[in-house]
Amino acid sequence: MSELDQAFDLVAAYFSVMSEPMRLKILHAICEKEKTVSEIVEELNATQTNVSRHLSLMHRGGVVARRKEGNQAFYRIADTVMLEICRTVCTRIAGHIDERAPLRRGLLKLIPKPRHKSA
Amino acid sequence: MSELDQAFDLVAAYFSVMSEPMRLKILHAICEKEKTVSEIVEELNATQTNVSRHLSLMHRGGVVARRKEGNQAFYRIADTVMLEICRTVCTRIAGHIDERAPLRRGLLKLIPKPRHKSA
DNA sequence: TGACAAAATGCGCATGTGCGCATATCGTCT
DNA sequence: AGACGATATGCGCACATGCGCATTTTGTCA
Repeated sequence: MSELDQAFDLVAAYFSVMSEPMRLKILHAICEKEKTVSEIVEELNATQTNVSRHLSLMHRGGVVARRKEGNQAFYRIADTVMLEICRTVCTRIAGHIDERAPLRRGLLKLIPKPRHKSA
Repeated sequence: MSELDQAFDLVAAYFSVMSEPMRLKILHAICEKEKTVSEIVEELNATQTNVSRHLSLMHRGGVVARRKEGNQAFYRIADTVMLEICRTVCTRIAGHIDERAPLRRGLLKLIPKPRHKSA
């Protein structure tokens, strides 16, 4: 495979990470503060298996970072570029939707901008 | 399904469009000037069926635009935001690769910045 | 040590997706 | 109209992916 082909594969893999609704929900759940698997599971009404697996995948992809503390595993965003891209995509999609649609409002607030590191 | 769920689905679908190496190659092939299906097929050494299908998908996704002229169909980029995002991703990924790797150079040149509309 | 809680993983199933072959559709030219 | 070229699409196959169940692994606490 040529160098170029490898490059395309890498970029495709990067996009793949965020091409799944559940992974986006997880990203959204931890985009403001780190959370444990259990917290995410409860917040999203998902199964522990599924959340854990998606987190592992995102971890391999370098999107999230893991911190172990006793029994629990805390996950947080590791790739802020990814967050920024998600924000851009939300804005882009919202631009194609009727102004009055509630969906539009939801999109624009999906990924909040990071506030300056408060204490 | 809640409004939020719909939003996540839309964003995931948007990412899905570019999570495929062949589609990225096609995007790359037409990112500077519009081309016919045949031209792309020859340039990428791909089959007509596959290129046509991927173009259709990207067209539905609003990423490319179609222009019919006689027998042929010209495709061009319709979503410049998508191009910008691809550039960002390439830069992001290149940042994780050894400086001397040729792959890195390839990534940074994958999606050239648009030149000012000449003429 | 044993019981318990949190998280990760092997397995199988259902569905999604990329691909090529053959064919259909559409436009051109004689 | 008939032949030809360009593009789109129905069909089936091979493989990837998301999911849940059951189990394992890892750490805590009595």
